[in-house]
Amino acid sequence: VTAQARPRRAAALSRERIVAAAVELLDSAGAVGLTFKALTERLATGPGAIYHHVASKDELLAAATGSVVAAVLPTRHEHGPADPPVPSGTREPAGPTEAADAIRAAGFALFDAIHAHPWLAGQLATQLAANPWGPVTTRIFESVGGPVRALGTPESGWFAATSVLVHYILGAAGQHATNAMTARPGVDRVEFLDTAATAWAGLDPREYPFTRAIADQLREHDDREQFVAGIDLVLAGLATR
Amino acid sequence: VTAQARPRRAAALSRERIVAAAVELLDSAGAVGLTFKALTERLATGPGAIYHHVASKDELLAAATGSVVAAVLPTRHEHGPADPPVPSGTREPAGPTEAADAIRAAGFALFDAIHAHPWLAGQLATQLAANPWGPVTTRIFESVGGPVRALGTPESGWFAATSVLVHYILGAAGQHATNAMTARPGVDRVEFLDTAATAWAGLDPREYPFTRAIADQLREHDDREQFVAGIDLVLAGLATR
DNA sequence: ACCTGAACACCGTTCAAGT
DNA sequence: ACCTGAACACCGTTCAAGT
Repeated sequence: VTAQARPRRAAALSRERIVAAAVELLDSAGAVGLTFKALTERLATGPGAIYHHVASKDELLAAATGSVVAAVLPTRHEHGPADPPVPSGTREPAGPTEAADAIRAAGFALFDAIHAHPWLAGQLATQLAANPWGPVTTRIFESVGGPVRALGTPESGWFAATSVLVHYILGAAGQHATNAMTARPGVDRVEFLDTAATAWAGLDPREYPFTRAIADQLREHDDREQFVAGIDLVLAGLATR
Repeated sequence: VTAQARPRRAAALSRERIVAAAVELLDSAGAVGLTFKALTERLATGPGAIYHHVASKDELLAAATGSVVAAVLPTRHEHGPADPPVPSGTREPAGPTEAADAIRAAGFALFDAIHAHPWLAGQLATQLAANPWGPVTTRIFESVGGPVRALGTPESGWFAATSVLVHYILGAAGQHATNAMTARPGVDRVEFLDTAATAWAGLDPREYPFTRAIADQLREHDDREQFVAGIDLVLAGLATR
């Protein structure tokens, strides 16, 4: 066996390479697919080497979440690997219209990221519950809150408005991503939503009158359209302040 | 050793007793405290017996979550163990003012439940991401959506409005509960928020201008007041529709 | 400093055997 | 039908030993 034929690591182990491998594993197999066994095989190393760069699996999950969020919501003075145009959500919005657009842009950036990486939904929710003031949460908060301020909202309402928007964006994006994901095996998205809608239509009319009434809307709804309708509802509330 | 001295189970094993024990374990030790070892010790039985009543740990977690939510958000025709007064969130609201109150009541019912059972926050988030149209989600959806309809909102806006409110209520309640919980060891809640606020105030002013600007609000804020401010913002938006 | 990999403690789940 | 508990496969983490 020559030196060339022997499997050899592409580069020295580093925290970035470990996090990148974790993201690939999460993308291909979900949260249950991220194990130290799979990680050591992919990186051609042992568990001890990974622990030399990362403190625990929880820290690794947080780092993987942070790296994906940072890629879609760069701060003003970062630049991506290919010098991409800065998304409008990170520019200083000039007026109310631009501010509203910036909020929608930040929402869709997270919406699309969660669609591309479905494990993000659960992971962001976990982070938000376990470490509400950590770096990942703060970055999201800033990208939505900046435009909220530019909207002309009085200062006393900044926190509540940003909270409503952030929790809605993350929660609703996760829900829509699940619609799109559960489809995979054989059922398509329409059929999946149809099944849910039929289940809703069959609920006890005395216990669940509202849910029954809305079952048809669930069947017909367009994901992105419904998603932005929620953001626009909050913007309408802000316009009254 | 007499028959009386021998430890004997209080009652036959049942799904309800297992779920109740799971909730007690979750309350006292959090999500990591719920193991089959702890469960079998508390119920004086073996793992096989538990699997005879429950399909998996995931199902048990879902059942524990459902039982707590059902206790605080009963449907119209259920009654609790002590025949409690039906919360206003489950009555048919008579007009816009009553409907708004019913939404706030449902919000505070979940807010208080999450404070009493901090593990609920992560668990509800997980359920919402994994099984968005399941029974727990549907119950919460109904308790908020019913009043939304009674508010006089046009039908096309029901889904978006209810989504915004539900995601905000669950997300914000979880965040506030973490504030209250991380306090436990030695730090109190004020000190914990103070630490977060100081960290925010120390962020790079070019990257995080908004987050820095609201750091002081974080220090002074009243949890329940901030929480209801978010609900009222959405209600203001609905009033324009 | 960085990495190896066997070993450890613990976990959810199964299943042949009992009553 | 309901329960027992040993056994299994797998997990995150540690650590003495190497380079």
